Amino acid sequence: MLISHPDRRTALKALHRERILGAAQALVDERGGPQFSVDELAARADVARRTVFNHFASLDEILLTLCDRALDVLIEDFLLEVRSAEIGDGSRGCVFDEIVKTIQSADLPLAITSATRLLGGSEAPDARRRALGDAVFARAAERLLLEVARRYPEADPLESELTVATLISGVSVIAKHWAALPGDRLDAAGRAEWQRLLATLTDHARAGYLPTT
Amino acid sequence: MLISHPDRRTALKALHRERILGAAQALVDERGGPQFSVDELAARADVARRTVFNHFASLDEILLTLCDRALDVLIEDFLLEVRSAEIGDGSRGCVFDEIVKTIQSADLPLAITSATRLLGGSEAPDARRRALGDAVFARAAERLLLEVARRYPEADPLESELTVATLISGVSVIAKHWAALPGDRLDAAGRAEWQRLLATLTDHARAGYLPTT
DNA sequence: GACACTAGGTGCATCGATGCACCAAGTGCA
DNA sequence: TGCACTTGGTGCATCGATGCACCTAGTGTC
Repeated sequence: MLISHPDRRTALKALHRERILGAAQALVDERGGPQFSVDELAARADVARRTVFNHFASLDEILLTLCDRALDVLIEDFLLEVRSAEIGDGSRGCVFDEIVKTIQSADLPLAITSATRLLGGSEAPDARRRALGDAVFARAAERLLLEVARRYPEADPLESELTVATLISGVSVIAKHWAALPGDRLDAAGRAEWQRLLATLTDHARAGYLPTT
Repeated sequence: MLISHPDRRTALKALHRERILGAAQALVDERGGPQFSVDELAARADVARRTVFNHFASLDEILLTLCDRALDVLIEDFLLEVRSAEIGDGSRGCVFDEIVKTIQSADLPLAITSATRLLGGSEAPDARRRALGDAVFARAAERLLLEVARRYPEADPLESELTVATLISGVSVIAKHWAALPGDRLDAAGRAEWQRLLATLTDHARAGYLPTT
């Protein structure tokens, strides 16, 4: 039935939006990627074609919303991890270590696999996929940054932002490499490779923080 | 899904109407009569209260529509019976006999029981129930008259109408008596009583057609 | 290159559902 | 009796879905 809303209009509007998103997710799941037309989506969602564009500016926006959805669960877990950690002294190294620890504990392989499929895997145009993928990571970075700022109000905002951006963009890079591995990357071997790539990233970034001796 | 219609708007409108009718029927079935409010009906149909009145002028109209529904199947069987009979000579007596035969073959006890429940049985105000019940019979008469006119184009329209009206109003009268019988009238005894009342009606009416000797 | 077709997307008018306020009638209670 | 409340119903404005026409870009074919 209808979600709790002040009135039926609002509820129906939300329901229609939800149906569009649900239909898109179902079609992606069935086809292994965004291989469907607006007409198919509208029919599956049981709305008029024009209605799809009443809710979303483009098909890409729908896919991005779905990526956000997939990411939401992960980021919530992520932030729970961050929030349950002891608050450090807010130094640059401490913030760095904290973010690294939570990145390591997050099931990023699963999230990347899911997002890759949503965005078309190896079948979509590279430029489009890259742009969408970048948007996904940008959103993750924003959220993480908000949390860091909340936890370390005395930390230099610019330094925090640079730290977060460095790590998230690094994650974006290794995600691309990891996603290019052949076969089922969600098995033990694939996950081990992910950890190896992640260690490379963190070592590389951490080396940038150590005082030169 | 949606019924076949020229466009979604038309289809959605029809769907909403159907949902209202379906909800009303369900509520009548659950409560043994029309004991429900507009608010309950709208909620059950998952439409706004105002929408109920966009489709129907009143609650009575909804109930009448449902009676029509119940009657439709019966009347279709009825008319099939009429249509499969040999066409007579169109004389007054022949038309009369034909209508009587089809009335006898129709499962009117079941239809009357169903309509009685829809209209509230012994619980609704008598005036209201009577008016609605009369409307039901009026509609049945109209339809039967159209069929008679089709089969006997040379028959006097006024005579046909009088014959049909006489019989249908007679059915209305005996239905009232039959419905007032205590207990389960759909058993063998109840149906036998119906046939007895029907015989009384037809004998009575037929006596009016025989030449005086 | 020209043309036809397809698909994503846009503008705008129309429609039916909805929200809201109100009315009249009926009911129950002090 | 008077008042408050409930219920069926009505008028009217608003909203979001829909229909339709159109645009642009891309693709395929001759």
